[in-house]
Amino acid sequence: MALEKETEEKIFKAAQSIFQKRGFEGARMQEIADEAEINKSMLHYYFRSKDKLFQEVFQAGIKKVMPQLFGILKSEMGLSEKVNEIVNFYHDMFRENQHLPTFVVYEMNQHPERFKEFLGVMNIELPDVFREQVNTEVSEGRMKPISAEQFLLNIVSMCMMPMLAKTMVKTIFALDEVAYANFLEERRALIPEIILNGVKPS
Amino acid sequence: MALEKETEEKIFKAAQSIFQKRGFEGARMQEIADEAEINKSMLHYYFRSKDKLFQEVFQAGIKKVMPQLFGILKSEMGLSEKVNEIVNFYHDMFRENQHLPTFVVYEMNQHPERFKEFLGVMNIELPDVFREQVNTEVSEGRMKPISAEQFLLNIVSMCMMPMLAKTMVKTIFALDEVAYANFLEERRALIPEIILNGVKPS
DNA sequence: GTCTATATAACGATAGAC
DNA sequence: GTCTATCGTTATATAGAC
Repeated sequence: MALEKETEEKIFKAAQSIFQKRGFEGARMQEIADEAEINKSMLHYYFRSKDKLFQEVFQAGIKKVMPQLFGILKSEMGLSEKVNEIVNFYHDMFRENQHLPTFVVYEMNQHPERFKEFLGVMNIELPDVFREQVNTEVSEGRMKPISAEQFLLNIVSMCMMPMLAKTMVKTIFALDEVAYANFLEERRALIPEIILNGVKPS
Repeated sequence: MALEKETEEKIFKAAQSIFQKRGFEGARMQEIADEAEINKSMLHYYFRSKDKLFQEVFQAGIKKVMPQLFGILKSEMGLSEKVNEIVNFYHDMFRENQHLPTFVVYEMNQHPERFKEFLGVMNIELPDVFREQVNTEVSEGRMKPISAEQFLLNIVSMCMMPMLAKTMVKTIFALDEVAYANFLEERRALIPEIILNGVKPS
């Protein structure tokens, strides 16, 4: 029946919202049920347990980020173009899903095993194309010596940190919601410039 | 009595360990008591409630970071020296207290009000000295146009992100505990170079 | 499939003896 | 101050009627 899938999906969407906002420990099955406008026992009918429901939300969260990121890294683009794409990807993703980055990063630390075994299923490892791209730039003297790992981490750090530390940024810099959004938008152009200029040989 | 203070301190240290590792929602009063090797009811005797105990741990966490960071920003050093000091500060702090960055950043998002009112008590706002320092460098053409806020956030992002996303970094880059520690150490020199080179006029 | 009612366990917190 | 025992509540989860 169509209604079954609809119900299951309503629950899942609600679970995403609550888990991402409150974390596994902070989330309440009742709150998920309320959000889905559905009876609490339905959660168990469709997903058996809080743990299983969380697992699916967690994995969906990773699937929403990693494949796209690694898609860019594996692509045929030039290095500076990739930097731009990654920065735009993170900022677009965050606009639609404010709590996703915090959720994924935090819950990974809380349940490293879950993440590790899931990464085996997908095949997530630093693409050779990207690694060679960085190495070539370095060996041909167009970039200062840096590993592909450090280079990628720099980009990701500059993008994600202000999202993870939203409250901190807003509070210390005295930004309201709009000013914060503008502040982030400013970084779409700023980050690639710093990242690329930062490794330029002097 | 000396024993009172000792007991209170044992509880507090245990609470720091557990809260920082598990978060407020994930922490259990029983686990704190076990860690302190003390009876559970003692927690309430000394700190009344889980909430009050958490509050103190949370505020102590902020006090451990912010004053030192803002101390550097307010100091007489030159800008590039400040960058170095900040980077070293974060890396030293993390060596001693692995879970502190995650804890502070995450719980800030979960309880923005608590943080906001506490920041009023301390006076945490971006020091004028630092702001003018950045503005001067920019207006005199030694740095590309950038606000003091974005400049500072770049440094903090590069330092904290790999600490917050420890599991993610370790897993995707296939690093064991030692390799991860070395990877972080590498960044002590790397980050200031990127940050400063990144804003150098071309 | 969906509801109500309830089982079962865990948690924070307190009372009261010592 | 420190302990044992227990209260009151809330959480996940299930049983059973419809």
